[in-house]
Amino acid sequence: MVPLTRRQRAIYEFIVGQVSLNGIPPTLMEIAAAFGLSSAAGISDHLKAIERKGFIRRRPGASRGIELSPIARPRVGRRSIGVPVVARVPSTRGLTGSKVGEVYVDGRLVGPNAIAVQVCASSLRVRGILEGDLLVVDCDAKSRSGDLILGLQARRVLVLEITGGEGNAVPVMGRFDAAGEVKVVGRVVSVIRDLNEPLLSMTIERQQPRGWRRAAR
Amino acid sequence: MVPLTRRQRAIYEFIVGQVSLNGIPPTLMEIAAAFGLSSAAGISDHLKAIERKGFIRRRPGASRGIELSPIARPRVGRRSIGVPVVARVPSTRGLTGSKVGEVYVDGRLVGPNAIAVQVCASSLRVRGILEGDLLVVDCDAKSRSGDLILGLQARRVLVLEITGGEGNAVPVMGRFDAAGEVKVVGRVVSVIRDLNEPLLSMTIERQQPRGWRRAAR
DNA sequence: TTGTATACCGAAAATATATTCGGTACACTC
DNA sequence: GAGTGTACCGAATATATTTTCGGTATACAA
Repeated sequence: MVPLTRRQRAIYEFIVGQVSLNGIPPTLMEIAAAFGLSSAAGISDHLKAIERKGFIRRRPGASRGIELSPIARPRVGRRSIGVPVVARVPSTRGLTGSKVGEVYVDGRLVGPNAIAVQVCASSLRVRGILEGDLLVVDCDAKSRSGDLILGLQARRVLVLEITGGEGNAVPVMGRFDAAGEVKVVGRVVSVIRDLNEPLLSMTIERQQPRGWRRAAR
Repeated sequence: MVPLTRRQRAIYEFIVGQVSLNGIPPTLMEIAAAFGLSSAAGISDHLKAIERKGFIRRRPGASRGIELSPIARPRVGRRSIGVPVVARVPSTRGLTGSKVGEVYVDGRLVGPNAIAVQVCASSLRVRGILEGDLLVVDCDAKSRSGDLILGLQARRVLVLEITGGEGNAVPVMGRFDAAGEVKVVGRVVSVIRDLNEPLLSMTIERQQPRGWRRAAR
């Protein structure tokens, strides 16, 4: 299989993204605009190349007539993922305890293996994390310097920040025992805040949607 | 939720089928042909009704501009809702501009008629809202004292806080004209932060320099 | 009875979109 | 140096597609 050039791949991925986002392929001019070009003609060239290499199929003459090869076509329904809320932090009860709740998170924010914890302290206020916020933790994500991670020491749940040093971390929430070992649960990849009054009383099933229209005006 | 008529449901299901089959929505005439009609005008009527009832969203003027509503899609659970990201704030471009992206939000956090905007300023830092955060705005939610609301003044998008006084609000983000009138878009009901590096991958690669690297073939 | 919603037709108008054509420029290979 | 592929521009052209504007007809509710 002939590989795409860097530019072609960028364009191809833009198309895939648009389709998975909106369910409708972009026009040539929309692609051009997204890449800062002023003419659709160049995009036409690219699409010809991408089609020749087998990544898309085109309907000649049709608007938005770009069909992705079936492998690339996004599966319907994996746009969001249910993440169990397993603890509060700081806490001394560990993570194995009963599930507190479940929150649905945009699938692009998090991998398949994730948990969430609810913040019960204010020590992360400087980082824009308030009491009641949910920290979504990806258990498979690699962490680099500056990232927040969720750690487990004995049965204490705490949050640490990765520092420049190799594998070093400083505690930013929860009581920390410098001597003990910290088990890394995962990296904090998202923060979700509910500004409605009930913070985690997520028991009530919401009514059937009434419809949604564009809210711009 | 207003139900679809038999005919509307048939048309809606045809569209869903076409999208999942081809990955690209049908044109009005394609729909008409599938139902044995000879004019696109009747289909236009139907689509207006289906949109009004919230099952699809249309891009006015765009060919094949039919987007299926994630929440109305029968297969997908209604536990999460796709919310369009329609602007950045502060901004002077209003909300009518092109959709920047879409984010999936827990259905319990927000009603069916919601939008999201991305924060581009730091003036809400004290409230734990950082640059890059997404503000999820429920356009149907009532607001009480202390709530944050999204407002629109001319084409300026701004955030205000409801104060104790009757219907009074003070601006907390964006340039505010004390003389002008502010249109309330809705109440900020949730904040979502992405701690991964690309902000929900909603930023498309911007233009590259004119010089090009090696070409593959 | 009047009004409103559904369900269509046909034609014209408006506009969105793809395609084609002749250019420029660069990088690489033979 | 000639040839080829990539990466664009701008304008002209062709066509695909939506939208609008009357129409007709039926059903249902106040």
